[in-house]
Amino acid sequence: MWLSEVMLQQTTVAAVQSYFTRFTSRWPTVADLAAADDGEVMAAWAGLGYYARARNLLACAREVARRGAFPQTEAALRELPGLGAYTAAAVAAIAFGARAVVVDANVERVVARLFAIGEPLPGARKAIRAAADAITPDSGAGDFAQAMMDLGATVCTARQARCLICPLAHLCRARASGAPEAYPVKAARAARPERAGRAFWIAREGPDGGREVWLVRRPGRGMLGGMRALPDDGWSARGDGSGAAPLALDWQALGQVRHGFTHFQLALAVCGATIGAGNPAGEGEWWPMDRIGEAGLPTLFARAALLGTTLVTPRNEASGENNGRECA
DNA sequence: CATCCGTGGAC
DNA sequence: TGTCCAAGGAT
Repeated sequence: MWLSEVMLQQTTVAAVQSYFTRFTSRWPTVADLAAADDGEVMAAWAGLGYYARARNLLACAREVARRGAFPQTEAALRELPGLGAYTAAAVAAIAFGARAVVVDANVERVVARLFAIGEPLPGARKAIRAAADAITPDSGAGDFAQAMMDLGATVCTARQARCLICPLAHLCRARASGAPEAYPVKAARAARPERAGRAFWIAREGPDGGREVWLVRRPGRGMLGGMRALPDDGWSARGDGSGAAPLALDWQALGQVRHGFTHFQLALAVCGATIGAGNPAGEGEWWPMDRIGEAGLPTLFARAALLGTTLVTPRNEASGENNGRECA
């Protein structure tokens, strides 16, 4: 319940399913998860996004293991890492039968429509919560919450209100207004700025003769924090792609990956080179290319790695018109 | 309260 | 194709 709620934060059921199965079979209990290796958990989360959730999941599992059990009140749950207002209320109501006001994006939308709350988000949150509180029953709050979320997920969706099959249509003021999809009102969002950066595919022939690539681990906070990655020029902090390469090599342009994040669009140039002996500066590890899929790279770097595998020989034949330009 | 944090699917 | 969207949380 706790694991599924965390995975489902801002993430669709379809995206979560296989991850949920994998996590529960590999770490069946909270104690198993608490004892897990950080890197293995982060790798298992790779591709699901919002990686702070995985870091908080581990911290939460360890806190719960230390206590011996989950706390059972909403307020105490709220203190656990990764459990905010929504998740604490959902777990308290659904798992522990408490009366809690559960407000996720579905409930927010359904309530805004039921009461035709015209104030734009996020300012309307207070009024929406008050309205949700007013209609939450004293017993069965968990079932009520799930019913509201199901209604929002399957009937009263963002793009289509489907009032003809809605059991609450006769109560709904937004429907009475004739334009239910106009609710909730949202403030206009700013355009996503464009950022550029470079990532570096450093290859070598490993001790066993197989090809290997140099991978690093990103810092524990910030963009893709705690995840294994290709070395890069610091685009996540600088954003201008003008940072230096990790070392001087005969870099070749392998292509570009465009990737949309929540608040900016990234154009990542992928530069490749082979290294004869020694290691690049800094912390990292040589990873066998034929097992790159098991490295637990977040999607951005998994896509960059796809380009990296096109770097075949120490020096591609001269045809490459990009040689030595983008990646010099 | 605003900003930061991923990703893939729907339209 | 670009835009919007999803069972939010931390700072």
